[in-house]
Amino acid sequence: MKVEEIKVTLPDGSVMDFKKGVSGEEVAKAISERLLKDAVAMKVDGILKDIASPLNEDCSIEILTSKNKESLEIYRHSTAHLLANAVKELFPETKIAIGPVIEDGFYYDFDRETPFTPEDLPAIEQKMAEIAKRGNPIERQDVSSEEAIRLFKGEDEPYKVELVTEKGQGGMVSIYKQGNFTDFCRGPHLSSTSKIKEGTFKLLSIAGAYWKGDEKNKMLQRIYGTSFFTKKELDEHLKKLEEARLRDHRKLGKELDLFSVADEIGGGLILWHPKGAIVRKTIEDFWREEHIKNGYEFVFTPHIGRSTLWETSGHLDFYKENMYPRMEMENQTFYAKPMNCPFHVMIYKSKHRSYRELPLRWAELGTVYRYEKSGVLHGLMRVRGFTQDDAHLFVPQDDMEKEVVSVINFTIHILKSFGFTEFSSFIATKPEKSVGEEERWNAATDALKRAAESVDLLYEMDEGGGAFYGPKIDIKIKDALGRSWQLSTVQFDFNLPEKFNLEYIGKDNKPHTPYMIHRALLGSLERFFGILIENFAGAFPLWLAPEQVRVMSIADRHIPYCEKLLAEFKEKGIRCSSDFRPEKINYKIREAQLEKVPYMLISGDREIENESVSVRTRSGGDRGSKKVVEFLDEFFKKVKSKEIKLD
RNA sequence: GCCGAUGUAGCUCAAUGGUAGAGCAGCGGAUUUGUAAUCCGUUGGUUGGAGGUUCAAGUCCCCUCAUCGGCUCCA
Repeated sequence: MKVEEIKVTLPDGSVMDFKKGVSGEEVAKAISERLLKDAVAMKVDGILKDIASPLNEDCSIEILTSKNKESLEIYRHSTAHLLANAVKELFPETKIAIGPVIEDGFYYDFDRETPFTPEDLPAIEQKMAEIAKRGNPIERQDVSSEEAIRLFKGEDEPYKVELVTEKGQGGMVSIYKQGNFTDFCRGPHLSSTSKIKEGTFKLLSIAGAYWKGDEKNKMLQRIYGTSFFTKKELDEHLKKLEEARLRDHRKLGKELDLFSVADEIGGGLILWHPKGAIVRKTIEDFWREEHIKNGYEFVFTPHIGRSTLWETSGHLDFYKENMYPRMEMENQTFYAKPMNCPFHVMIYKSKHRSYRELPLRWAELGTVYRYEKSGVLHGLMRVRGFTQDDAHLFVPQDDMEKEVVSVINFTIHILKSFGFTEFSSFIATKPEKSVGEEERWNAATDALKRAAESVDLLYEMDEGGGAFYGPKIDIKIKDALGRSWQLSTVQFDFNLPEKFNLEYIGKDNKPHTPYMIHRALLGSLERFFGILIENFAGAFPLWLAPEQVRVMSIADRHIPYCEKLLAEFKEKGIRCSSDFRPEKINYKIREAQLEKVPYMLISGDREIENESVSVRTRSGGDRGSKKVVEFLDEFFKKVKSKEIKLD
């Protein structure tokens, strides 16, 4: 009997002959023992497969090792299965739900009467290591949905039964077995549990999570973890998490005396302390100057408005669950504003408008209040009262795209000024609760896409994530730790102008309806401040630092000279303070350093003699003596250029 | 809102059901100092709040509030 042969093409173009049904492992082995050892999975004609899968026809294959970017996901996915395997061995009564790979690791959801505790994690990790060592092969089986359902019913795994029923749709599904643990999974997976090396995975936290992410469903227990091919990478990752923890704006906010929240006032309501407030003022001043340069005007509007306003705007229909409850007064009903737009619209409506005035660009640092569920509040990042750096642009319909482009450019210019250089974006489309016809939504969404493309801004689609009145483009930045934050939002609105019957008289002497753009560049000042704190780890760039310079005396006899400097600096608008206490200079330096003051100016006998200051920067240490005029020159240069680094 | 954890001095943390403590900060004093902590003394608490069990509660139970990790949601 003749053995059928197949031709296998490798990534370098070479072709090898194998018997039909050869496994990926055998192919890897034929190339090199080393490759077999390193093999994670393979791609057959571009499709990810287990390394043990048979090859039944001519194909091109690529053996994936830890160097390929898909491999880490496979490794983590197998680690997630290992986690579930360990949990089932330790706590057999547990029902397993779902365990996907996420950005920095994986999780697995479990249903168990007794919740897991943090103390359980080391025990589970240990069990995982034990199972890994057993080296059970991880085997894929393709079975019918019915068979899989029968199997999981037999194992009393209702969540798996539900998943197979949904995803299998009666066809074939794949299951993976390792030892006596079976999971429903698309794969691919590592070939053996022994491929997961001890010390390369870590369980991180426990949390509640709704089954299928729906708050109507039962809450399950989620265990988060992560894994890497090497212990070194895992350690680096854990170090990064630790670094993020150290930069936590809530911790730094307290340490640097920037802001606080008080029980007596309520969660999510921020108190800006003087040091935080001066940073905010600096941001606001810059923001205002740039807006003037870019053709904006400023408006101010109240914090509350009558219910009729919110009825017309649609907020009471579409946004009520986020609004603070009504206030009754003299038979009138008021609401605290969750958005500024209706107020700006009313300014527009205060008189007749001509096409000659358009586009009108009105900006306001408008403080809004939104009800947020207590569980979501988070430092400055998620609050109940916040100030948006808001603006509304009233634009002739034909000019919308052009205006959106210029808003996006403006946004990027502003964000760059704060040291952010990496951007990406989401274009969010029509949500379920929304107003306006499908066609206009689509046209507006397309306009946003074209605008993003014209400024080379990468975007992903966020289906159903738009505001109720129109689609939007949200711009995200990457911070110093590589984390993404959403800041800016540019929203297309063809609905509010209609609801409020906005119009302008065109060239043709006829009324036309303008469109609106809602936009916020920094998002909210609270969140932006939080992001800045974390990005700079509390060490604000010179132009933003609450205290830019601290003048320190060596001994009491130097105080008069220091006071003269202080007065001169203050006069020149430098945010500066003094430390004239009879303490050792080391003590004063340590304190200023911990407070992250950019410049420490030390003066003693030597400095008095030649009209100089000894300059120390928080990042560069002792910079030696400089003439006062030289220092001032350097100082103002750095402030003006908004330099991030001091030396 | 939901699941879990936590809540002790301004901050960071101790205290088998048996008299609430330390370091730092603060305050008082001494020290006059050259690039990340000088020394001595000292104030400070309805243990988040309200109830209960007990001879006795920071500790055990119930309720409540806040915070933290997530889920859902979001600037």
